[in-house]
Amino acid sequence: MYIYNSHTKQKEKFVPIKDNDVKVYVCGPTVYDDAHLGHARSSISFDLLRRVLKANGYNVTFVKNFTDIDDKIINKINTTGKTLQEITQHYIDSYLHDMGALGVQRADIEPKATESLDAMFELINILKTKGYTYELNGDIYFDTSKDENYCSLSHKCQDDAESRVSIEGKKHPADFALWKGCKGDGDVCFDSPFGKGRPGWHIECSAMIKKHIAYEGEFEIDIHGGGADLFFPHHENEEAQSSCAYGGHLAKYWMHNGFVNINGEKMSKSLGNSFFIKDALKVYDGEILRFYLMGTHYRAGLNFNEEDLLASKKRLDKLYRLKKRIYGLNKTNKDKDFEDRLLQAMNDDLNISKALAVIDEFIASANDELDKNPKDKSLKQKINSNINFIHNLLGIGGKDAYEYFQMGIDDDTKEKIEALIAKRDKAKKEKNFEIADQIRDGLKELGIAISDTPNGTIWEKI
RNA sequence: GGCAUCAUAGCCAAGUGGCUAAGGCAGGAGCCUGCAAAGCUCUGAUCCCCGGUUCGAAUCCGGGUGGUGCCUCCA
Repeated sequence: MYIYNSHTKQKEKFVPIKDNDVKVYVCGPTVYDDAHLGHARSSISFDLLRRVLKANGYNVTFVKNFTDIDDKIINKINTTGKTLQEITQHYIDSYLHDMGALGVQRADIEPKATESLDAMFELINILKTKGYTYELNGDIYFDTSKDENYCSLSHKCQDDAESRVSIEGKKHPADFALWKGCKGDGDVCFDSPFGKGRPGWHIECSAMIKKHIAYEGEFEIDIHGGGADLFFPHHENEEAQSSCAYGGHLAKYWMHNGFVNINGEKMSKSLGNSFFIKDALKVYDGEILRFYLMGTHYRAGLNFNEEDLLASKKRLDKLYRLKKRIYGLNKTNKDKDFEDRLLQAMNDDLNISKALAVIDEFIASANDELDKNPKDKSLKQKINSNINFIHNLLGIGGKDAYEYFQMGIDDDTKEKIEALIAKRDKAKKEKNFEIADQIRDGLKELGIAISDTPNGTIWEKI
């Protein structure tokens, strides 16, 4: 397996730190609002990584945190009158629900910042003792000038003179708060060895990694992931804290997913073009959204566009139409060659385009063979096995093939459609094609497409 | 302003030194069908521009142009 390491800026062969185990930490959301398409893309990207690692036989421990203390959460507390717990739990549930709809598997460990304070205290204490910190207005800052390796991770730092950041009393623009002293009314404060206050943003990830999955030695974990925006300063700062406190480096491989843009520009609330997953799910099935969002390589930017999404859906439809042709089959017949080719594609830094091409070629040849040998049981079992493999590896193709094409249609309507089809079949038998075609046109106007097959007439929602 | 990153057919998107530049959507032709739909087969690009390296470049180097991102919370 090969992974593009954003630290070294090149594709590297993936070799776990220890035996067959792989420790992965992905930066999760700050839970102050519903999840948007960007969260979806990041989640799906690392969900694919996790599935591919497992398919390669690795024993994966996957950690994704929830940042449940932050300025924006405090704002929400002050504007809504709700408690921190009420707000964060609501958005955690909402996030997990939306990701579930997108076929993202739950992490093995889901730590919260507010439940990891002890680990943060330990880390801050070590940094204090080693002389990497200074105090300012009741806050504790990390002094980046004391870390001679600062910026060796992202290479995105710059001279003070070029920085747009205001200094605000900090010794250097890049210095960042490890602990923020309590600011009084309206603030949310926790007891700590440094007085009442709350953690800075970057400290939690380093602390949680140490607490839950870190190795002793050159690298604490195998893979650290997150959105491209987190590379600097968030990940740079995590690396700085962890390496200064514990020696070694935080992660062996760093992975960053590209952004979702809308109409060519970054999706963000200030631009008024953000797109919540829960709203998207009202219009599109989660699996269709997943398939669309994962169709562009995880490192590339993705420009969200409804036409592309529909084109992408048509590609997924083909998988389900094939699945229909072997409907009800339980037995499988392993197709080693197909599995190898598909996995090999994904092993190349999650090359989804290559993988989808392998799948499309499989679908075409399977349809062709089924046309020629409609009763070949071994062939059907092979197809069944391959679809199962695709489902496990990519998280698509797992639904009931008929339900997939009939989503969002209630039972009443289904009965009406079936009745019309029966009526049409009768007309067809009587060679009354004019009536048959009228019924078909009528269904089409209702958004229902029908096709005559050797096994009878079937229908799909258009 | 500084630093990244990208630029492949109408659209989406692989390919990063060498057979005829993957795959999908849309379009065209054919087979199949009562007619359709679905499915299958066939069909399209010399790779933003200029210069260079090389026997050979979409692929490496230099210079342009354009897009996006980061530098402030952000997936």
